[in-house]
Amino acid sequence: MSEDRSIREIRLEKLQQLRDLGFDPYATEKFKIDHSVKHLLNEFDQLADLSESGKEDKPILSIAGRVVALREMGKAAFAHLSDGEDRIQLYIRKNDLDEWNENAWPAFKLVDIGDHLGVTGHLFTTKTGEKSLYVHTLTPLSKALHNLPLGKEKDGEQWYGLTDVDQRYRHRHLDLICNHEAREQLLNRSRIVSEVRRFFDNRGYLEVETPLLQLEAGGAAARPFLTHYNAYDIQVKLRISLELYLKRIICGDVPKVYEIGRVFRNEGVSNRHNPEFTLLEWYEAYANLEDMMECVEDLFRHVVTACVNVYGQVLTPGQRRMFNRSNRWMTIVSGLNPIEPRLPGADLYFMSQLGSDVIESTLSLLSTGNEIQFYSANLEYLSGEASILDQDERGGRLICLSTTRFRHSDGLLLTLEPGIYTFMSSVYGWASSNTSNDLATILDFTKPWHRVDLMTAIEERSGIKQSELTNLIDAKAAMKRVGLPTEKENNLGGIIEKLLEHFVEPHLQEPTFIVGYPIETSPLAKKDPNRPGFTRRFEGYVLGREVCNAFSEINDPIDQRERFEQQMGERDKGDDEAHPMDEQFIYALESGMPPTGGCGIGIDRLVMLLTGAEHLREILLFPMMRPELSHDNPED
RNA sequence: GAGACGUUAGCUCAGUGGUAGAGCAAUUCCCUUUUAAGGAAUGGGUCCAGGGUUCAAGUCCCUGACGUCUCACCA
Repeated sequence: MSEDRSIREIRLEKLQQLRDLGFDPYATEKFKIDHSVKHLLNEFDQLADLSESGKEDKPILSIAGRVVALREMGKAAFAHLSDGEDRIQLYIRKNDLDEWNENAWPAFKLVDIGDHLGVTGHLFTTKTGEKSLYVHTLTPLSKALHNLPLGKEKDGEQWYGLTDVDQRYRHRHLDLICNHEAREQLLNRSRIVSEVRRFFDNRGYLEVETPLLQLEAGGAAARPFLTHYNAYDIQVKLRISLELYLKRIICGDVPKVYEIGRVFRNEGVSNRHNPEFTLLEWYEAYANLEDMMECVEDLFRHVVTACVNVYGQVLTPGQRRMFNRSNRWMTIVSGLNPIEPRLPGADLYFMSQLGSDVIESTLSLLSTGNEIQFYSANLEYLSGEASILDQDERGGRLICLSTTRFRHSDGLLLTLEPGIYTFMSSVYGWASSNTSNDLATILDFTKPWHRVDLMTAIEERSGIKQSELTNLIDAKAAMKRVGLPTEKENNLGGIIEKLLEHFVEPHLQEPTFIVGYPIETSPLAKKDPNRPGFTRRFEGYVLGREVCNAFSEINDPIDQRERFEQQMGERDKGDDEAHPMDEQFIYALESGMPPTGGCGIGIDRLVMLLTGAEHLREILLFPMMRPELSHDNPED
C-alpha cells in the first residue's frame, strides 16, 4: 500500500481498539440467530409487535450478517446487514446502546463496511417505510481488513461493485459478496445437481464413486493429466471419464449405477471448456438405446420441472439475471402459469436488456379465429403483424410475427424480431434469443425429443449422399466439394462427425437425438447388427449443442478387444487421444456383462443450458486461471 | 493457436503530446428516522512492463506480459 497508513493498518488498529473496549470480533465462537434475514422480512408483520407498547415490551430478535452499507448521522446510524441471501436495515442509536453498555457506541463507531455483526433488537418500520431492526445490543463477529468492493445499492439496483471478470473468478468470495448473480448461479447449480441425484435415486440407481487415480485413463478420447504415486513408485493418470469402472460394477451384477464426478482432461480453456469438469454417467443393465432416450427425456423433464416449479424464484426466466456484456437484445419468453392464467390464450413474460436498461414486460395474446390481439399492462402495441400457423391441444401456438414493436411504459421501444415463435401454455418451455439468428427457440421438455438418423440428417443438410460416405476417398472428395478441409481426416468416422458438426448441429435447436454413429469414433459402443460400420449410439442436442452421449455398451469381450486394438493402431499413427488397452476392463467383460445401456452428461454444460449462462466460468466456482503475475518478479 | 479491444487510486471509470482527474470507498469533523443520506476538510498513483520518437509521453511508435471478446480444437 502506498497510503500513509494502509487500510489494512487502520483496520488492524480498529481491531485492537475493539478488543480494548471488550468487543473482540474474533473471540466470539457462536452467535445465536433467530431468523434468516429473508424470513425476517417475509414474516415481518407476524414477528414485529406493531402495537404502541414501548420498545421494552417488543419481542427481541437476534440476527447476524455482514455490514454492507453504513450511514452515520451523528449520534445515530443506519446500516444494512446482509446474510448473503437478503439484507435488512439496522437502526442504531447512541442513547439506547449506552443504556446497555457504555462501550457499545464507541465499539459500533469502529465497525466498518465488510465486518460481520451480530445484533439483537426489535422490528420496526422507519418513516420512509423500510422494514428495519432497532438495535439493542451488538456483537462484532469479524473484522474486514480489506476494503471490499461493495457497490451502493437501492431496490436491487447496484452501482459500482466488482465487474472485472478476471477478479471475479480469481477472488470468487468477493464476487459472491458483491454480485447477486454469482450467488444465484451457485444456487442454480446446486439445485440442478440435487435434482439429478434425486432423479436417479428415485429410480433405484445406486450412486457409486470410482477411482480418480488410474493406471490407464480410458472411457473417452482425451489426453490425461499425469502424476506420480510415491508408495508404489508408479506413474498414474487422472481419470478422463467414469465409464470403464462403472461398467465393471455392472459386470458385478449391480444393474443400475450412476456417478457424478470430476474428470480431468489436459486441454485448453474456453467458454465451454475447463480442464476439470463434472460428468454424470449412468448405466442400466438390460436396457437398450430406446430406454436410454426415454431416460434422458425423463431426466430433463424432471430437472426442468423441479427447478422451474419448486425453485421458481431461481429459474423462472424473468428472474434470470443476464450477464450480457454486449448491447444485443436478450429476450426470454416463458409460458403461461397454468395455475393462475391471467388471460385466455398464450401469454409471454419477457425481460429485455439494452445496454444497462432492463425492461420487464408481460404480453398476452388473444386470438379469435386467425386474428391476434396483444394485451399488456406495460406495453403499448405500435406495429407489426402476427398470424397463427399451428395450435396444439395444450394451447401452445406456433405464431408467425413480422417485426413487431411496442412502447414500454417507461418510454423505451421494444422490438420482437420477425420469425416464427412458439408460445407455450405450459411452464416447461422457455425460449432464449438465438445469438446466431435472433430467432427465439422454445424448449419444451414435456414432449419427446426429435429422433433423427445421423446419416439421413447429413444428407438432408449437406446434400452429400450416404453412398458418397462409404469409403474414405469418396468421402474426402465430397468434403472438399462442400468446402471443408480434409487434411486432418484419416478415417471415415471422423469425416462423418465433422459433417454432422458443420451441417447438422446448428439446426438442432429443439431437443433432438441424433442416432447411429460411425464405428471408428465409437470404440465402446455396440455394433449395429443391421448397419455395418455403425454403432448403436446417440447424442442429444439442445440449442445446437451436445448435451448427452449414450450407447448400447459393448458386452462382447472379443469385439471390445478388437476395438481397443484398432485404437492402439490409431495411437501408433500419432493420435495421442486414441483409447488405450485396458486388460482389467476386458477381463471384467470376459466374466460376463449383461446387455447394458449407458449415458453421459456434462453437468456444467447442463447447468449452462438451464441457467442461460454463456460462459462455463459463470457456473464454475473456481475456473482454471493462469497464475497471477507477481509484481516483484515480472521476469517470471 | 488467430484477430479485435483493453490494462490509469481499494472499486467503477474519465483523461485532447505540456502540473495526474471524478464518483464511491478510506481518514478527520458536523448531524438522533437515513437510505446511491447530506455537509466541510484531508490523504491516496511504478498511468501493466521494457524500449523508441520528442524540448516534453498516461497520450504517438515498437516489443512483451496479462485480461476480455470473437473464431478454431477437445465434452
